[in-house]
Formats: sequence, C-alpha cells, structure tokens
Amino acid sequence: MASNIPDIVIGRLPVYLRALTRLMQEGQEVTSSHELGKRLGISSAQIRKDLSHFGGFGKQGTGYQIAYLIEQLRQVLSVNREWEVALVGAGDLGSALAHYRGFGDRGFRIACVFDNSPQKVGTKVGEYTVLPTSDIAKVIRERGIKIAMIAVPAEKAQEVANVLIEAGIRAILNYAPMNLNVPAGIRVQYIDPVVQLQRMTYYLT
Amino acid sequence: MASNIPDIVIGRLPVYLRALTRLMQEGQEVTSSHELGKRLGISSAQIRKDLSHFGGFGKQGTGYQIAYLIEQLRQVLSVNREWEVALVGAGDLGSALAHYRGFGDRGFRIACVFDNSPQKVGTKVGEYTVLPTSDIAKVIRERGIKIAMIAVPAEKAQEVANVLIEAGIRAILNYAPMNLNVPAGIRVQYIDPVVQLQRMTYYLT
DNA sequence: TAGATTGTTAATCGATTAACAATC
DNA sequence: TAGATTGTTAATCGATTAACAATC
Repeated sequence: MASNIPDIVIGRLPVYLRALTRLMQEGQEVTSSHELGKRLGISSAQIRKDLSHFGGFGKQGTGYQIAYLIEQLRQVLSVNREWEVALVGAGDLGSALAHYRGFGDRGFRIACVFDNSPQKVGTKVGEYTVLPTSDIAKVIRERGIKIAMIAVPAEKAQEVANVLIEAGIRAILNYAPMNLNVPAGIRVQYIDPVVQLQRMTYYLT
Repeated sequence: MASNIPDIVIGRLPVYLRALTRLMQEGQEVTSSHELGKRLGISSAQIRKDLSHFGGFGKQGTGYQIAYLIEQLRQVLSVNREWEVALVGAGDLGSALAHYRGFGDRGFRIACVFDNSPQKVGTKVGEYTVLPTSDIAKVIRERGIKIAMIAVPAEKAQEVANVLIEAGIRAILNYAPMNLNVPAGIRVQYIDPVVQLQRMTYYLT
C-alpha cells in the first residue's frame, strides 16, 4: 500500500509530536495550528495541511485536543509500539547512545550492542553485554530486528551496513560521517554534527 | 551582503564536501557531477545547478578537479579556517562529543566545556577541564566564540540557549530533544535521533 | 575529430501560502 | 450570537529536472 504522502511531510510529523508532548508536559490540553506553528517557526497553514493528509484531527473554533493528536500521530508514524534497535559500535558515541534514556517513551529500545574490538566484547555498556560483530547476522535475524544505528568509524560503516541489510535490517540511522550505498527500499538517515555546523558557518561571515 | 542562495542549497554543500573528501582519500583526482550524484543519490543536474550558484568550478568534457573543488567549497562555507565551539553539557553525550576526533580537520575545535554539576566542574573530560555554567557568558565573550553545542537535558536547553545568545553566540547545534526559541539572526540546527528514527518507522509497516 | 561533461535556460514538478466557507 | 479555528481549494512560489549549446 504505497502512499503518496510527501516524505517532507512525514519528516515534520516527529517534530510536531515532540512539541505536542512538551505542551502536554506543561499541562496544556488543547492547542491550535497557530500556537504550534509559532513554537516551531512554521506557518499554521502548513501544519493544518500536513495533518489533513491523515484525517481531521481538530475542531473548528477550538483547535486540537493535544492528547488525542499525539495518539493519532503516534499511530501514523507507527510509534504506538516499541521497536527494537540494534546498535553497532560501542565507542564513546555508541556508549552514550546505549546509556541514553530518551528512546523508551518515544517508541524505541536498544536491544543489542555490537563491537568488533576484543577488549570490548563481553564487557558491559550500560545494561548491555557487548556482542562480537560476527554475531550481527544471527542475532538480528533471530530477533527480527528491523532498525539499526551505526556508530563505527567511517571506514567500517559501509561494510557494517551491508551485513545489517543482509540480515534483514530495513532502516539505518548512520552516525558515521559518510554516505551509505543501500538497495532500494532500505531507509537511511544521517547524523553528522559537522555537516550541521558547516551549514551554519555559511551565514556567520 | 545578504545572499539570495536558497538555504536548501547551502545544506547540501557540506554533504558534497564530505563525499569529495572521501573520494580524495580514495586517491581519485577528478570527478563528475554524474559520479558524485550517483554516490549521493542526487541527480547530476542538481549538483551542477547547486555549484553554479558560486561559480564555474568544472571543465567541460573533464569534470571537476577534486582538490580544487574541495578548496572552493570550504571557502564558500567558511570552513577554510578553524571555528571555536563551546560545548554545554558534560554528560554521556557531551563527553562523547568532547572526545570526538572528527571536528578538527573539518573546520571546528571545541574550545571549552561547561556543566552545572558540582561533581563535574573542575574534572577533566578529554583534554578539557569542565567549567561551571556560571562562567559561560564570561568565557564566550572573552574568546569571541560564535558557535555552541547544547547537550543538556531538554528542560535546561532553552535557559542555556538564552545565556549563550546573550553572550554573543550566533549558531547553535542543539542535541536536546526540544525546539528552541531564538531571536532572528541566530541559526539553530537540531540533532535528535528519535526524530530521525520516527521518520523511518512510517515506512516500515 | 569524437566523446564527454559542464553551465545554463526553460519546462516541469511539487510544496507553501493565502483565503475562506464551514462550523464549533 | 460572535469569535475563533479548522480543513480545503486555488494561487503562488520555489525547487528540480530535462535538454542542449559550448567547449574541453
């Protein structure tokens, strides 16, 4: 059931969800496209348009019931469940990710941590015992894991991605500072702080 | 000299730069918009169009001299120099950032690390002695730092941003999972792994 | 020369915004 | 009722792509 909703719209939904969750934490129960837009620096028309792709979640004259809208967005994004995530790389960054408490209440749980260093395999990183990278295929297949995060050096990232995809991974969050080549149908997102910094320095002169 | 070059173009330049640097590391000296596009999953026309905003960097029939194009892009993005970056937050993530070796050769250097925890202030994180957050304004002003990374809990992020901006920071890379309210003219980029993961789960069903 | 690839123009495609009837 | 805000349509705006002359 291929949908024809623009990816750029999908990309904004998690941001809406995050802002709505924050509003709820602040004790608010109802909001409007105008208020949300002001918070996010987005036009209210865009927010209404984006949401309207998935249904009418608001009421004229009133706005949006925050709890209800959160529920609906979680459903649209399929994060009204818990996804197991495989983490490859237990260096500084991988370790920080393994300790991060912010995944749980937003739909994700790190299920296993891999590293290829003999010094690290078998040790504990947070609550996880580090597994050897040679176990990647087996573990991911057995547990049916579909999402992975790559936190290894750039030179190893493509190789790791290949193994992950072969094992059934369908979405990758890549922290290594390089582009991955993946088959059609595999989703990849990138996190590279330097890319984001360089995007800002252009304006600083 | 306000330029009218679309921000979306600026956003792609660091990605081009990263791929070109990789190509150079692989020993290649010349590339084409077609080759680069194939690597990045972008059309060759888009790459040529993007680059043409800043000048003619290639040669018909030949393509682009990689070393030269890298040099030009670094100049366009103002990363042909070293920017000092202030890091606020010395938890797991802040610590991983402080240890990260990947900033130096791409135009950035962490100059100072702040945290508000008395347990951390005065200790070493990597090569940095953690400074109290009460010193933020003073240090940033004295050293003329223009860029900061925020790696504190969401509840503290806005407050930290306010202090940073007041002290003269003009670009913020925010790792806290929340939107910041900043005055016009201040650039903000966000890194929230959960937002990126949620963007992919939409397609996994 | 023949083949390749750029830089650029014009056409196409898609996303954002403005506006407003519907209605709470 | 009067005021507010949605969902949606049509208009505008901007970005991407196709195509090709120029030229290495």
